[in-house]
Amino acid sequence: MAKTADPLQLDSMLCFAVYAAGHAFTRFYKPRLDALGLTYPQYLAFLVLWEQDGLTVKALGDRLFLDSGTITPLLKRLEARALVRRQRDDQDERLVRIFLTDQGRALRAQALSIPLQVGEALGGDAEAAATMRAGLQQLRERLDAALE
Amino acid sequence: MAKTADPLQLDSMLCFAVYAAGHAFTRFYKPRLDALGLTYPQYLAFLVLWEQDGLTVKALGDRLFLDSGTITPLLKRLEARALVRRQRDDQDERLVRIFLTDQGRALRAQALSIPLQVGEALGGDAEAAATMRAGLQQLRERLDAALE
DNA sequence: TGCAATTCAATTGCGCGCAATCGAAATATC
DNA sequence: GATATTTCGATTGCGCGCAATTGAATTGCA
Repeated sequence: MAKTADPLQLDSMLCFAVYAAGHAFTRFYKPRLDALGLTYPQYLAFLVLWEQDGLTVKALGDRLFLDSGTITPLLKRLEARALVRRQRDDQDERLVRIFLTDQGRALRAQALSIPLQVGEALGGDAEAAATMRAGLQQLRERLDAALE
Repeated sequence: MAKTADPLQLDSMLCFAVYAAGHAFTRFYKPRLDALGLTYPQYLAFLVLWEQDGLTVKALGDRLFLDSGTITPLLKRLEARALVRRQRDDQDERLVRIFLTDQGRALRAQALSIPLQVGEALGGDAEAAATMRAGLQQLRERLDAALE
C-alpha cells in the first residue's frame, strides 16, 4: 500500500520545500539586511567580495550561479552607492573587475552578527545545519549534472 | 581549533545552499515545463489547483507562501490563456475564486512524468529526498517563527 | 443601526533571474 | 597576418516576489 497515491502532491515535493525555504530565508534576512541597506543577492555578492577582492563579473557570477543579466545591474546599483568600484582590466579589456571601496569593506563588520542570528533561529544545532547544507549542495550538483 | 574561522564564508552557509539549490531546480524544470508552456511558479499553482479547484486567491497564496502581488498577475496570465477562470464569489464579493478550465485540467496528464524525472536525476533515493524535504519544512517553520 | 476596523484583491514600484542578443576584444586557425 | 571563432559584459524583455497603498466589501462593536 503506497503512502501517497498522488505523484503531484505539492507537500511531498522536494522542489517546493526548497523553494519555500528559500523565501523564508529571504524574509528572515530582510530586516537584518535592511540595516545594512542590502538586498539578499547583494549580500551574497559581498560575501564573495569580502573573501576575494578584484574578481571579474564572470568569476563572481560563477561563484553565485548567476549570469551577467542579473549581476551587471546589481553591481551598478552598488557602484552608484559607492560600495564597489568597477574597473576594466588593463590586460584584457573584455573583463570588468570589481573592487570594494572602503565603505563596502566597512559593511562587513555590521554583517558579522547575522549568521549568529540564523544559528539562533535554527535552534543552535550547527551539526544538523551542516548536514543539510551538504545535502543541498549534492542536490544542486545532481540537478545541474542532469541538464542534458 | 575551529574548522572555519570565517563566520561569513559563503560555502558554509545554509542559506546559500538553499538559494542555489532552488535555482538549480528551476533550471532543471525549465525544459520540462516549457513543454507544458508553464513557468515554475505557474506549475506550483497548478499543483494546488489540481488538488483542489475553486480556491480563493488568498487560499492559493497561503498554500504557496506568496501574496496577491505575485499571484494576481500570474493568474491573469493563465486566464488569458484559458487555463483557469477567475470568478467573484457570490456570497462574499471580496473573494475571487480560481477554477480550472478543461484545458487547465488536461495539463495534469502531461505533468505526471516530471516527478519521475526528478527522482531519476536525484539517483532514485526517495528515502533521502523525503528526509531532506522534512528537514527543509522544519527549517522554513523555524525561520518563519523567528520573524518577531 | 451606524461607524470603525478588518479583510480581500488589485495595483505600483523596484529588484532580481534568465533567455536572447549584441558589440567589442581576444584567441585560434590557416 | 587576415579571418573565423570564442569570450566577456552589457542590454532588452518578461515573469516573478514583495512592500506599500488603494478601494470595495464585510465584520465587529457600541
